[in-house]
Amino acid sequence: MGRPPCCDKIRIKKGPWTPEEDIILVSYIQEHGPGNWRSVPTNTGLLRCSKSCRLRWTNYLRPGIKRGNFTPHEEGMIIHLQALLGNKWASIASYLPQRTDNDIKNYWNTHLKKKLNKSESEERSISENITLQTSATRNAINHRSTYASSTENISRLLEGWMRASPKSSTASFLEQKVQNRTNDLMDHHNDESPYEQGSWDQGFHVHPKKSEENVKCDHDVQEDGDGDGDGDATPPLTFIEKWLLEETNTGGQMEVMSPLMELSNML
DNA sequence: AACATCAGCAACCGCTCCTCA
DNA sequence: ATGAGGAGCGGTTGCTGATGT
Repeated sequence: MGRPPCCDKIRIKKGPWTPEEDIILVSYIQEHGPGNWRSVPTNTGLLRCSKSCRLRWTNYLRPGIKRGNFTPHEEGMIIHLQALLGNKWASIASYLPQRTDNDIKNYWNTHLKKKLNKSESEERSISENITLQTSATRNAINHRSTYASSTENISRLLEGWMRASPKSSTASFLEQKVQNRTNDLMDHHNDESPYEQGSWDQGFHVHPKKSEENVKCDHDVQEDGDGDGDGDATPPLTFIEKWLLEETNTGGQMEVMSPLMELSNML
């Protein structure tokens, strides 16, 4: 006996999400928090599969997502984490909390794979690559400033939608509600980074389980003070860790190191 | 200007993993 | 211990806009 489908496929809508659907989903998640995806289509009236709702949230609507324009530092991290972990996009994404696994996967498939193939064909060594990327990173400025917060995303979404389309009944119902929510979020967002505090619940995490690990790891580091953890048990720094450490020293990427050290301990 | 091709990305599919009764 | 159901992940597809002819 095969598994039943995750949802009733008969009335399921597929294809691109409309702004109206986005707003319904965002509004619902703001009320109830992410999770329990199976109940989302039922409770919202969205004619979407639960998986589709989850995907839309994690890849597009979730707060704190940075879109487009991968920095040289991010690019370098992806390249080397891919070399270290393979195509474990979710794991790689856990080191780049502003990026989704889907984004990273797409970026890898469309840009980096070609780049690396080209690079290999020119018989350049990986270490040479790193040197180049590192120097490029030194010139990169304040990578945090470039990301568009999701509240901004939602705000833009709302603006675009209000301009572009006549109000449906649902839209009219939600407009005020979501706008109020967005304003609240904007106020809150100005006070603190979601990655530092996690304001409106766990929705800031791409991968809750992995994020919990990371949070734990970060916490451990904080408790350790100097961040060297178990000391004797820590193996020598790998090539990539050294590189990241260098990046840390030059670019303030400490949040990257602690999960990586945990990974190193596991390997 | 019209058509063909390419590149990028959002979204889907199917499988695996995890949780819980 | 086991099986069902939900969630997560990675591979792939297909749509759309950009670019070339």
